[in-house]
Amino acid sequence: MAVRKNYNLSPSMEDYLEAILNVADPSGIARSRDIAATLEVAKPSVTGALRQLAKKGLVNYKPYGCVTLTTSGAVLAMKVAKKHDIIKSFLTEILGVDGPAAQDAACKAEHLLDVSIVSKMSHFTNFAKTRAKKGEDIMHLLKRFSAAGRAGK
Amino acid sequence: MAVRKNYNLSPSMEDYLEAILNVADPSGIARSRDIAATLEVAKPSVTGALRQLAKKGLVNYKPYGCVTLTTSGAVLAMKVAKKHDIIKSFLTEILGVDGPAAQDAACKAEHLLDVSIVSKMSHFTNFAKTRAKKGEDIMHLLKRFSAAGRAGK
DNA sequence: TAATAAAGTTAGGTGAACCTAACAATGGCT
DNA sequence: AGCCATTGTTAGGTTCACCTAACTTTATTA
Repeated sequence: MAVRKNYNLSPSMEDYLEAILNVADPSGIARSRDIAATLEVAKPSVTGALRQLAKKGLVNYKPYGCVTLTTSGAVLAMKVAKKHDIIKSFLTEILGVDGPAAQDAACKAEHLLDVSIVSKMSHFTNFAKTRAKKGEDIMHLLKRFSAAGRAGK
Repeated sequence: MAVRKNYNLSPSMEDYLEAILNVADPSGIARSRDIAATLEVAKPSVTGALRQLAKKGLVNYKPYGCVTLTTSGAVLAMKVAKKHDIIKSFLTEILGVDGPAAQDAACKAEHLLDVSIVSKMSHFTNFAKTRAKKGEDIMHLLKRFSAAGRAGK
């Protein structure tokens, strides 16, 4: 059985991991300035975050060297990214939230919704889409809901 | 038209407002120690929060006096509480999340989901329940979803 | 009414996550 | 090789939301 380690990452540190994953070039190398740009923080904040993450064994980091995720770091980063995608899809496809708003909400919610809830969202989205393909009416109803929801009130 | 004021409340301050609403006695008076107990913080943290909220005109506060919400404070507190309820209902009734987990998630999400999304959740929940009453099958499908979701994976 | 328990405050301190200003290293270009 | 812009780091500071320890006020009650 795999070793389970509790890294106790703050939302902020999860954001850094996710950003590294997103800005890394094909060989997995991330630039500090790109991380800073993505997260809209100043450069010294990135340096500080990288040192914390390195201490936890989640990134390979040496001052002025190139930054990569360790295996554990990549696993965690991908978990966060996956949560993000699931939440965003759920919000757009089920609740009818528009793209930017869903993106925004997903960025925040990914850090606080635990796996069991996100997993349910994933199932819900997949379930609804599958039923729709089989000609069942759930998506039709959902669409009518969305239209009404968008209208306001 | 009503005056719109941006109080720029942190999640933490919203928690204090909500706690005051929840622990207030029938005459609206809240005790500092009950607020501390509800939020699981030390007493001096409550004093500090009350002074901040008083400065913003959201609570009536004098050292050693009794604490009540102002009208604006009550409005905001009720908004937060309402968000909380909507999110919790959505999670339990639509996604099939169990009570304690839903409660927990709602406590965190209430501070970061904006009104438009929470409003969609509310509509969704009401819509599903209404359809169910009219004998339409959405709830049946949702229940089957929930059962599958609860089973795991 | 005086002692005492409970409730609330002040003082001072911590850690997280930021910031700016100034300095150091790196890499490309002539 | 040497210059210089870019990138990254240090140093030092701010704000927020907490904390503990010690003190004050209020309420109880003997």
